[in-house]
Amino acid sequence: MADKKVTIDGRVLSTKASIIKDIIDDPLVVAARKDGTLVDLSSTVNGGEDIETVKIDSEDGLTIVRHSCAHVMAEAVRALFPDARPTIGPATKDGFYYDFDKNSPFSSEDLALIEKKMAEIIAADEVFSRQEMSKADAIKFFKDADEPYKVELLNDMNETVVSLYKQGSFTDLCRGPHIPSTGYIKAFKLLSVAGAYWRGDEHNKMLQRIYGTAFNNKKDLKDYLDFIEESKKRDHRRLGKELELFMTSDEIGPGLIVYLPKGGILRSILEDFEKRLHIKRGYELVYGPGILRGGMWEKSGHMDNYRENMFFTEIEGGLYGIKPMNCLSHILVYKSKIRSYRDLPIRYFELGTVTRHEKSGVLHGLLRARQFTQDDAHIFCRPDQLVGEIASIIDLVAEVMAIFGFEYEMEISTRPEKSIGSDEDWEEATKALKDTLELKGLAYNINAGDGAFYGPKIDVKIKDAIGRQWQCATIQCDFSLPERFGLSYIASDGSRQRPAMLHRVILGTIERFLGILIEHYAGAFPVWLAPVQAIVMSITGAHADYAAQIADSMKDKDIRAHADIRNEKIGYKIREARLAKVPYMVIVGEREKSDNTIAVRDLGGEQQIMKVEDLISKINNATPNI
RNA sequence: GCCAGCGUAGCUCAGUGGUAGAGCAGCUGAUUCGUAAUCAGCAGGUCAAGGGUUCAACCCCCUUCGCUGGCUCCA
Repeated sequence: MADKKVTIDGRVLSTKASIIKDIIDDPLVVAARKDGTLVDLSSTVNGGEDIETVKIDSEDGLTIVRHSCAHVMAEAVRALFPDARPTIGPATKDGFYYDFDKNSPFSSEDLALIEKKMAEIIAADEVFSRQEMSKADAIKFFKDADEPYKVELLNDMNETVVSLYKQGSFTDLCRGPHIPSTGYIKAFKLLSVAGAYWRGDEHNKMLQRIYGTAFNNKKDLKDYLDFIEESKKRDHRRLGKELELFMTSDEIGPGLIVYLPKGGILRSILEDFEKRLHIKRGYELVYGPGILRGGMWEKSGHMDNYRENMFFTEIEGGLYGIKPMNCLSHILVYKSKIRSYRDLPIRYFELGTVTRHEKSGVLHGLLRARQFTQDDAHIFCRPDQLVGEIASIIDLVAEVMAIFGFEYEMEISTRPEKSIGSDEDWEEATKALKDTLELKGLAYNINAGDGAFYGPKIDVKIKDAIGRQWQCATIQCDFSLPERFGLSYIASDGSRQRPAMLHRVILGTIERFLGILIEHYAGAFPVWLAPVQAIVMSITGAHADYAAQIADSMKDKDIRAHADIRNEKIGYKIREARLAKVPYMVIVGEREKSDNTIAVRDLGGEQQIMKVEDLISKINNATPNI
């Protein structure tokens, strides 16, 4: 047989081999990219191909391992539970899952059994073999195997030829590629069982999903499991209780937040910060009522497009909607007098408390509540001002996120199915958002069909201290509501023109943002946000007066401080303050009293002797400049 | 809303059909102490709620409420 030339990772070599695996025999290589396409190592070479190896520690490599691990899990499940019908089982960002249609759900004991079986399959090092066949043959194959879900998938596919992968006793409809054999899986764990709708549609049957993850070594798996533990420690519901920030109550009802005193002061600090910020940036503070007549919601389109999220009440026979958004009052403020082109842009800001009917299953502490307060603003401007206004909102987002130490990404959401307004308006609004991001040189993704019902939006996804993403800020461009409510301004030529409207939030909601902050800082807030900034602790009763005097002088300078003059050991007081994550512990005893100084200990354990004035200015200077 | 699991003292959790337990927190007393827990005593519960089975239910069954993890949805 003649030698053929192939390029492997940029190096040309000649070979007699006809499959890739015979050229590269490296246990770290799990698949290959042949002329740009991911393929199995069993894929053939005819000469002239450009081949890149895909190693187990690359992103593609790990995804392939996880996907293969999903097949191994399916094989184990089929062996242990013959009544479980396989459906789909992809790799995800953190691992993989496989959905089964099974009469009785999996228990946690079942997971242990499945894991054991999977370990056997991996130990047996079963080979993944790929087979191509016509769609018709594949349909017959899965019909004979009594696998109706695979048949349904096949019927919806356009391809005439499909691929099947077999390892051990299990064959799956799959595009691939896969690892050469099950032994390539070095570390895996099954994590949880959950219900999931067939094809993600709530009208379909609910399947049983098993989540798992796999890594290329035991250490990475352990790091991941540790990360999950760390996330649990930071859980804002747990910290909110421990730090006495907020509570929920069965008696009050699900999804409703009660702020405890420490959470109350925290919220008020955030809200004061926002009011100052917005006033400085040319916003005006307004307030609208919590309920508005049904007619307003008819006119805005909420009745047709948002009704299932709203609560209603009745007053003397008239229907009122409890507001899920703040925009309608702001529209009326705009309409309260004739506006000139010279007045624009007009920016109204409100810490507006809204109420939405969130389904019971989605409620989640502060992150998903039924009543919450948005840092909401509506900007009314001329079309020629639109890009400039969007740009300055983006700048404001950048400024605020830097203060809290969040990085973020942006995405544009386009017209959803349920929506109001003309196609031209949607196109123009979407273009304004895109143009602004492009003008500012910012990268963004497109999230098709995920806009608000009245307009497209830019969503900001922030990344917290341990890398999780959250959606907070959003900027929505709206030509529809100004149209529906007949908004106008008098242009320079005396004609009446329609203003554009921007809906925007920066933190998003106080509740969600606070929840994210709690997890981001793991409860140890920066000193400007800390509910208690300093506790002054006396060593013995002889220093109680001095401690009280120090605390008073701090309180006098607007510092949230108090004295701990209980008859307890200093170690006990420090321990308590540390657990409460108080940024500064001020210890005073005989030495400090006679020198008129304080001993300051921070949460990092650093100690320093200073004058009380020094600590006062240190704390007061920690408030961000805006 | 759907699937599964769970609900015992303020908190964290033991308690598998036979009189409700621990630690921490709380209260009282003693201890006056130098950088993450001093000691002793006391008090604290319609075992989520309602119904059923049983001589007997925190425990078994049913219903409702709530919570947790997912799914769908979302700031």
